[in-house]
Amino acid sequence: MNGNIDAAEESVKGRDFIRAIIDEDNRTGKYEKRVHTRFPPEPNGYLHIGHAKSICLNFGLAREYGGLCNLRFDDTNPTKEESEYVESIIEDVTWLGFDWEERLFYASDYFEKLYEYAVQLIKSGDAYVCDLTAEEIRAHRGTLTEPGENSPFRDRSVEENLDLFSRMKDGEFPDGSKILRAKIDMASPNLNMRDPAIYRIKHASHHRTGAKWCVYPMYDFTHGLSDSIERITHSICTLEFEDHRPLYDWFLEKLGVYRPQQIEFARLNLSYTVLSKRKLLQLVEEGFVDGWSDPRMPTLSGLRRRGFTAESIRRFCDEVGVAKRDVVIDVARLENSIREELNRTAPRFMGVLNPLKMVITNYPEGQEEMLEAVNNPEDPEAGKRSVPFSREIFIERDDFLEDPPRKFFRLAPGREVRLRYAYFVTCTDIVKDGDGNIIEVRCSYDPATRGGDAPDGRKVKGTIHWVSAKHALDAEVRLYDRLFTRSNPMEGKSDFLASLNPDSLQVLSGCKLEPALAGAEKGGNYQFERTGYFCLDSRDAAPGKLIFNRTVPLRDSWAKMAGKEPGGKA
RNA sequence: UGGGGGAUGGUGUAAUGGCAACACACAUGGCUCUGGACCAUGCAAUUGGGGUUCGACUCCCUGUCCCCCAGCCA
Repeated sequence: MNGNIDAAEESVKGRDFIRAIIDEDNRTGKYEKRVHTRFPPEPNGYLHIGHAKSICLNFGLAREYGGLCNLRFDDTNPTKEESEYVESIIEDVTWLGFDWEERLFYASDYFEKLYEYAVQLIKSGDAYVCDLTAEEIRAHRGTLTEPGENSPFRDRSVEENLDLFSRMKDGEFPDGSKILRAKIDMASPNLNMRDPAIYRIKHASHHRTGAKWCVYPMYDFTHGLSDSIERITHSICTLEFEDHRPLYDWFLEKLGVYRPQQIEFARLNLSYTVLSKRKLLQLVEEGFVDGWSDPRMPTLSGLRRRGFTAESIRRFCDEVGVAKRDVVIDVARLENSIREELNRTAPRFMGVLNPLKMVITNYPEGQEEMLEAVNNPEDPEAGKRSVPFSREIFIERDDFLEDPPRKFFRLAPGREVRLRYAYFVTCTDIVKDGDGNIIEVRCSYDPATRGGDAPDGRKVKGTIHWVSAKHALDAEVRLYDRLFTRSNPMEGKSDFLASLNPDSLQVLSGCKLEPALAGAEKGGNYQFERTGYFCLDSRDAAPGKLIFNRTVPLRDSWAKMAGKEPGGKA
């Protein structure tokens, strides 16, 4: 499903600095006019909207230039990686609509080759085995402003290094006792060049290679070589790797292998959420959310469950663009992207979230009729449906006010409004309980206004939605709001958890939906008129058990006018 | 006060020596059987200073501010 990417999406893009580089490379023939990218996640967590930007960039570039894009798992740290994550990543990239064809790779596929490259480095005198402890290495590294000192093991002979490295591989030494280092320059102003680690000892089981290895290559060594092996042309990564680029190039040059070029861009930040795997993991592990796929999470699986479509996310990524400066994108942009799509595509229904009973006193008892409603005013092809009407209906509590303020166009004592696709009704009476709460409104209707138009040309200011009480479907509806109350939860000294929004989830039960919604399907998106866009919860809904998630509310200019919260507490 | 990057309206993205444009947000008006959508209009920017040039967001010099780097993480 969702696999097709329509051509319309392609035209939106302008030129960004990466495309400019590729254009130039194609002009000069640097890579024989090939474009071959890769998306290289570490399988240590679920993919989020920030990864979507990288996925859309890498796969999008390949598609635009008639090139290829690989999916490669950067799985060089067995203690953090799990198969569960590789499965979820495969699912998410596929869902987003991209295809790596037969090019699904793992850095761990290259362990043997990488080991040989390390041996080659030792032989050429460019790597050595170091016995310093982690603390000692840190002490020898120097500081940002002071050069480091050479390791006392730096001048071991090639033979000794070869022997030691081989025994490291064979499991003779415990974790942390030895490490293989590149011999570069302890005085380099770039700390990454101060004899960085290439291989460390980890007696840990790897999710793919099991117990076969007890030495694992580091990212800096692995990444460029994996790119080289796959003959990647443009290795696109995020800004924090800028000063790893000299090292990336150093390994490839020393080894004399094919050289891709690394290009860095600014990662995506979204307001009112966090986008770091570590923080997301914490939210999951400490139970602040209900797993990686909680609809409030910025993960692709969370957004999917929330009701976001792959197309809306792709479009969002395209619109946000790619550049080198740190940015925070307003989450409103993401919401706009899904609204824009769903307005065009989502069939409309009536659903009452906070029901208030209405009795139409002059409507014959026991009578019921079917009224015609438009499925999607934006799409004539969507056709029409019938909605049952009867003497007792539910309306939204917010649509009635006993003492309405100015500019309130909805129902109030003595006032006439239109019931959408039905009749004009006038409020004649209110019924309250012992505590003074309104429990029922009583109205009279004008039979001449059937369908919603008055033959005498009279107008009403308000149109409200409704559901026939007798025919209503009961449902649970989950309303979501932003996970954090602060635009940037990471800002300032206080813990990001301190700005968790306590009202990010609101569960409504006893909601009343029009009967056609019984046919709602998982994966479908629906608009509840005047309320928002909703989808069936993919995990908890079941036949006969309607549970809807609100993807995003409709814009609500009344709420804005009335000074209520944006996001619409219903 | 080492090294590497970055700075264009409220938020993003363009313009690469030639009228600072587009989107989102916001505001106002119109239209409407969704206070939705749509239409129209408006608000609003080149980090400071200097230089080159007929002409600078763009090139040069200089200042300021922001981000990243001292994992045997990626």
